[in-house]
Amino acid sequence: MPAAARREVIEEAATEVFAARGYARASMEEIARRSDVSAPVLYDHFASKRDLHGRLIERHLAEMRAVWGEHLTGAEPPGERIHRAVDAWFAYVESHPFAWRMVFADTSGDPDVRALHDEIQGQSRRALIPLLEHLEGATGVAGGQDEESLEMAVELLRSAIAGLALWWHDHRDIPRERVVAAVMNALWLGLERTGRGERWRD
Amino acid sequence: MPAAARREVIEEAATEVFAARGYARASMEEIARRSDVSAPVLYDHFASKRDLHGRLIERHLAEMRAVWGEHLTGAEPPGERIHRAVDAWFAYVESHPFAWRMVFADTSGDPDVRALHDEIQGQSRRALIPLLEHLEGATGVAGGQDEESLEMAVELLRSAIAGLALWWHDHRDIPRERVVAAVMNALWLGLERTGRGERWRD
DNA sequence: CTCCTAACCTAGTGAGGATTAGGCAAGCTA
DNA sequence: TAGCTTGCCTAATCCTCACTAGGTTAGGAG
Repeated sequence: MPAAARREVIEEAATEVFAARGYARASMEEIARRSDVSAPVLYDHFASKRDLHGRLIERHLAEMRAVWGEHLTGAEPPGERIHRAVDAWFAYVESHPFAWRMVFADTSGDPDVRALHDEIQGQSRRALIPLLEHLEGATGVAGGQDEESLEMAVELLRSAIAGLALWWHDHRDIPRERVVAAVMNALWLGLERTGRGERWRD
Repeated sequence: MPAAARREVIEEAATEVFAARGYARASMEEIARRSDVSAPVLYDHFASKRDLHGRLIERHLAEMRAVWGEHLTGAEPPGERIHRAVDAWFAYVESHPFAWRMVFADTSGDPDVRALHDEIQGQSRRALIPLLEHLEGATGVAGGQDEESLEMAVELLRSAIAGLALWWHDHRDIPRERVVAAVMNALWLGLERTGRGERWRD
């Protein structure tokens, strides 16, 4: 098999193994086995385990950024914009289950990987800010009038979505629009109104 | 030092190390060093690393359950009840930073620990259900009329709170009531009303 | 036919870290 | 004072990987 093709096979196998086991427990031997080669071959294509992992993260993150980039801005009313972005995100999760898990749900304990994830979470938060900060002009920022409250609202949104995506991973039978509706009901309308029977576009 | 005291020292040190490094990266040698003994002494008190970890989880989880148990039920209106429970939770996080991190934020990649965490998350979700299911009688369950929508609402609440607690860990200067207010604003009132300037008890 | 290179392989090496073997010293107890 | 128990230690052992050394084979170029 030519090098480029083999490399592609390895990247796919590695993404699945990293997603399933996390960085620390992912073994080069398993990645090799799933790529139908022996472990040393991996080192013909990547300098080290960390190099392989790093390149994959970079690649998947670039794809994700492209998806988000299309949906974070726009002239529609905020509710519509948020709905569109959330829907796009869950669509990505649906179609790239391994890439998503590898980037956002790898919980390896390795300090470098942990630092990488902190960095990615920070990027996610910063990326989400424009989605919320213009909810009501300069003053009525979501959750409060200051920077910190905005950050907390963003982190709530981010972690709620990340958590629900993980939950969805174990409940694949539920259609995406219901998951997205759950986010909109709870976070956009709020539990109080949802409890009264109001629904997002019901 | 008598055995009981030594054991207590070890449990405290181990909680901190597990919280800081996660199960997989926590080394028995570091736990021993922080307990002012050599590693073999740990085996006079605990059968193995996993045994030590398991007993600590059990102990901390029991404490947490006691805290939650007091706040999940009650006759107040749902908004008040949720506020009280959320506040109690963040108060626990504030006063037991290591125990909390060890139980909820250890991301070690070890399969047994992962299974344990899945189990704990499931317990958390089930514990939260009574908080939301009576929002509006039998029909107007938060997020939808069926079981699944309730579960999604619960998971959103759970993961949002867990995520914000982690964020708070890096922003200790923010007083607890502001964090709790952020949860109530975003999840109870909803981002739309919050964006309009409404505030939880503002 | 000979040489070269690409793509692989088998068989180590070495480090990190849990766990165990076996012993030593200080204080009781008789 | 002899003997036992408690609390602790040093020095292995052993296992799991990431990574490396050093070949082997197939097929194309000259």
